[in-house]
Amino acid sequence: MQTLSTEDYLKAIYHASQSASGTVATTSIANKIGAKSSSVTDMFKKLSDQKLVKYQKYQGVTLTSEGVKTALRIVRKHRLWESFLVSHLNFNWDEVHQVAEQLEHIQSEKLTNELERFLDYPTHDPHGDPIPNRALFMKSYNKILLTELPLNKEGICVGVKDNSSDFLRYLDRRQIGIGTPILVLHREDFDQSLHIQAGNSTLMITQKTAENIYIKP
Amino acid sequence: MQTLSTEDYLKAIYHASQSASGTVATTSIANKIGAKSSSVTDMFKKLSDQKLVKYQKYQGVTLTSEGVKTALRIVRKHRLWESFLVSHLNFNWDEVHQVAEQLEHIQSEKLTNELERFLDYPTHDPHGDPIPNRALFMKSYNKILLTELPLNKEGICVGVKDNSSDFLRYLDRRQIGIGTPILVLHREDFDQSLHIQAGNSTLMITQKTAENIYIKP
DNA sequence: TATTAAATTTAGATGAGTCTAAATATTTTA
DNA sequence: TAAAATATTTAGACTCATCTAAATTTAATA
Repeated sequence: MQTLSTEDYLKAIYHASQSASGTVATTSIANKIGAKSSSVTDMFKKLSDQKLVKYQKYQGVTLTSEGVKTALRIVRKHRLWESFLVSHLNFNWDEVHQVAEQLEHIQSEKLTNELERFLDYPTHDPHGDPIPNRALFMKSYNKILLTELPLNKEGICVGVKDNSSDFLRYLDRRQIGIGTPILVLHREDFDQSLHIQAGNSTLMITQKTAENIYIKP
Repeated sequence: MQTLSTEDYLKAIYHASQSASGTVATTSIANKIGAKSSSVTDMFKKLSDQKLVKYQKYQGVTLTSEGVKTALRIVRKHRLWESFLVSHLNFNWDEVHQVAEQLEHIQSEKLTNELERFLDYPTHDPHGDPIPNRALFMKSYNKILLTELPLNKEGICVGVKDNSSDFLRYLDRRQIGIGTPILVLHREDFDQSLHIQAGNSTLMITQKTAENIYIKP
């Protein structure tokens, strides 16, 4: 059985290895977890002993297939709980992360699977991230960043890259959410800001914002 | 903020002080928690420092009012989660305890209160135990043990004293559950066993069983 | 490529919660 | 009520996850 801490590390390694090149450096995990790199080194050794990561001194880690499975089981729980909080407990999408960080550690396969059934087998969480099914398989539609959406081609917002409360509330205020149809009306060459139509309203957003919105064309 | 461990101790002290005379001995907690009494002594000191219990060497502990509140907040969460597991996630009443032991430590007032609303403000958990409301108030109906129910006076099963899986499944097999109407047809003087009518069927139960069933007359 | 900078690891310490074994206090009982 | 039994506490040690500070390796750069 994993401790709470090893689970947090595995999840962090998993997420880091998604965005980067597979192998994950000590410092990057230290930053994510909020720990010193010496602590991370210790944990890398421990996870390596448990055959959850492949670790070579000074070379970072990669998850073993068992490590990936363990990480995905946590991701699955995290995203199911987030879905539950939003769909049944009146949480807003910017409020769920912290609570789901706790709930994801609850150990009960029955609980996870029944929660999934109760939610009617959701495929995506409130931020548009795919939820691994019981077999830990998830499919994500091919999505692009809003910065890449061609002019006057309608797309639908299907996710966000930045999950911070600040960003999510910013989107709320602009009435942009998962499922909102979006059209790029004009791209400003000067600063790459965009004039877009989001739902019924037109508005201007910065490049930084557009870089954090995923679109299904 | 409490650690997981202090919460477990507070809950154990709370339950022990319910059944007994208020002050709680080191050994009784050691047994409940599954720890050595030396560890319990250490924890008593810690809780005393935090003003959650009143502790005098060799004299056991009593909860302070702050300690009671903290314990009740945990009991509240525990029983709400148990209710949720049974009412929405297809758990049987004998399966919920272990999972609720984990869920009761999740820290989010909003979560607890929304869960309560979602369940429509239940007053009792699947074992018939009262659920503290938001103000930590709970009212339990005046109940007696089945051993005390007079002959031919109908009562309703409103709870169980023994929450063990074994006992609960035993009751399942005999189709006795919360809400089941019960009538004592005959009390055997020899061994205090009872012939009862439970719902539509008549059956025999031992004194030991009867001592673990709560009845509202 | 030699030197500097950055990343990583090692060594040793800390705090929380636990344990065992010994010491002390309380309770029971003869 | 004194001796024996039981309960409780103290002292010291262990594990886990963490830290700081120093040492080492790798990467960057002049």
